[in-house]
Amino acid sequence: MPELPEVETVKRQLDKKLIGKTIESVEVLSEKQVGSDEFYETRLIGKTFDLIERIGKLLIFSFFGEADLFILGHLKMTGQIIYEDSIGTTSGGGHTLTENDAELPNRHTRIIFNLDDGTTLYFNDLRKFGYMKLATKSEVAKAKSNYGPEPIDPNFDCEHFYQVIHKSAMPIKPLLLDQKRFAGLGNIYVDEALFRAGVLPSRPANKVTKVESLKLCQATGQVMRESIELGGTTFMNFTDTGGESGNFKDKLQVFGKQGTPCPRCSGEITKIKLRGRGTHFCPNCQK
DNA sequence: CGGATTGTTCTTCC
DNA sequence: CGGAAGAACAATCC
Repeated sequence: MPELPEVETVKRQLDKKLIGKTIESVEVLSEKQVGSDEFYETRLIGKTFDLIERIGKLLIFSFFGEADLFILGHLKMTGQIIYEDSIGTTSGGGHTLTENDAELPNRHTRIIFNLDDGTTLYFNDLRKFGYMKLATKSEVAKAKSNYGPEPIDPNFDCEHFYQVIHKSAMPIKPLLLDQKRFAGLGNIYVDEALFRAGVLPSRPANKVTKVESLKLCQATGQVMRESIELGGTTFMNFTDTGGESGNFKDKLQVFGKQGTPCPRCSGEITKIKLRGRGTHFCPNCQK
């Protein structure tokens, strides 16, 4: 379940590997997720990767000298972007690679980019929820407009944060998951941030006090920045065969910890369903 | 085998 | 019309 920190981790790895490489050929294995093979080939062969941007959980690839050609990538639940160098070492990541799937390509591979230096970029997605789609400049702009400011931004404004949450009677958790308001938080980090701030996920957002709001605002940025530093995490066995595995899962305090003692008060971590989402919290120290 | 899983988008409703 | 709630959706695992 990649959220902002995992996508940022992938972006940073690709920054080092992909920029300046030229696409020699493309193999589309799931047209539904990426578009038609023919379309991909006619547009992409011979193009050289330029910038890789991330906004929220969305990746945006651009190409040298191409002002109207982009790839929009979203990993959703189970997507992976894996870079394989010419001797077969991989890096990148996302969802679990089981032993049977360690060979690339495998049954979950949806598109393959063969690059001019003999290296390969794979997009794998077990459940086919994600995508890697060609997009025009205006489509990219439209996609970007769906994302609010990011809590990991050093200039993220906690006063603005308070003003936004203050306006809504929604439970605070689903509000924080709304990418249009704040970009990047997903189910894991939102539960962790609420725990750190001592606020119940079900609390009406407009009942969060100014003091709590500041705590929560800082917690959202902190929890994601800490995770980025540790190479991200995924709840299941995140493995990155390049060796940079995500270690933040060891730092999780409530997510997936239902039935275990709260690390702060030794009460029992509880799991409920809130707006259809699994939600973890300590009923004792979150108010 | 039904329920759980998720981020996003579509539909419905007030 | 806008915001919010819920359903739908993608596919697979247990």
